[in-house]
Amino acid sequence: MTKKNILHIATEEFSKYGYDAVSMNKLAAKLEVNKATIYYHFKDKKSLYQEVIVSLMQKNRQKEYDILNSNLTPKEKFFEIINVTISEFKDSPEIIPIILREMANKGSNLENIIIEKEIAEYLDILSKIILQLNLKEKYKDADISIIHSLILGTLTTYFCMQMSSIGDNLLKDFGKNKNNVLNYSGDFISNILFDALCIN
Amino acid sequence: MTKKNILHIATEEFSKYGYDAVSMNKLAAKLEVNKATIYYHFKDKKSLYQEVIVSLMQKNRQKEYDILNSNLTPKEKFFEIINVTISEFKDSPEIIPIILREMANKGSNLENIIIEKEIAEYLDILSKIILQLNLKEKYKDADISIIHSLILGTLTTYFCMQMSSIGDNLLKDFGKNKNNVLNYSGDFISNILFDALCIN
DNA sequence: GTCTATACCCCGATAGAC
DNA sequence: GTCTATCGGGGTATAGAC
Repeated sequence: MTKKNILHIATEEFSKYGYDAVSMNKLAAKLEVNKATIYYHFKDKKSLYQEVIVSLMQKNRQKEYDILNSNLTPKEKFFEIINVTISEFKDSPEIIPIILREMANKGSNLENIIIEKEIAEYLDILSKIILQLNLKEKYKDADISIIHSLILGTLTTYFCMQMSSIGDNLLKDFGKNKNNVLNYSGDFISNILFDALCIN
Repeated sequence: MTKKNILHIATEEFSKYGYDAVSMNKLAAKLEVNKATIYYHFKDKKSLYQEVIVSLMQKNRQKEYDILNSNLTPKEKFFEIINVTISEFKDSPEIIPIILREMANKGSNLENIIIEKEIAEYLDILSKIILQLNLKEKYKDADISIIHSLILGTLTTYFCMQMSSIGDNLLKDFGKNKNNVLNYSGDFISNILFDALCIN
């Protein structure tokens, strides 16, 4: 019970402030438990962070395989696969700042194996779906990972810009509604990518 | 002389490890000066960080206005404006991880005024150039800031993925050459955006 | 302008009572 | 399983000699 609770609050704190800015003292204070209690449930700060990451990455990979192997048209598959990412972000938006920081840190806080496998599987599915599209000649050899970067980078960047107070007067107004921001940006990149890559 | 040197090393360290993971002790050790010497030149850690950011953001805004007001075709202007960002990243790639972390932190370490003005000016130029393009009807009302997010997000994300050891076997191989990575990704997004947005 | 020395605080982590 | 108490270390920052 407590362990779940610790993980929950730790997720919020790590997402908001980043690994180094979160202290076990403040975490304990926020949880209204003693610091030693956290150490009873988690070996140390690093492994608590690891568990946060892993719990956020519990992805429904099956969904993506189902889309790949479905009877949908290639275009529909492409839009659906992006929708999976959008859904995951809606379920756990806390992962977004964490992804950005880990990107900046070049994954030094992460166990590479987890990430390698995760990215490898996703890139594999994504490339299979994209290759079913009616691609323009110039994009047939495009690096699949730059398409992945485009999807991930645009979604995370736009999300954070929208959620920050910076540019409240500059950006389209979603009233800081996370789901609306994600819907709009997911829609936008799906369309941009499809329109650019494919002969229509 | 020393101040410049401090700023230079601090830039590298903040870029590599982030604000909280850089300590004045380690910084002094790396600089081979006493910690108190840093405090002679900079009021405190926060303002040192601020100066790092500001020095990295010394952008050649004039270049962008020149492009906007040049005799280039709209398409050429669009490609050139993205090239300006690429050039800035080539000159100071240290800013890339810093951008990502500040994004994740929703700019809480930054003086909003600097950023607001910076983003506002850039978005203004970008939107003027994009409006000169022969846009498809469906993109005429697109939020300019999501196009900005697409450019910035894709470049930073792809750059960091390429520079990390994660997925060395998964990604297109640029041998960690920063300029090649930036050239490729700049090229890619210019083409993708142009092909998607415009009637050709 | 750079140093030594130090104040003071909070950090992660643990021992041991209950 | 949760607590109090505490350790050792490293953090930011400054006072004052040179």
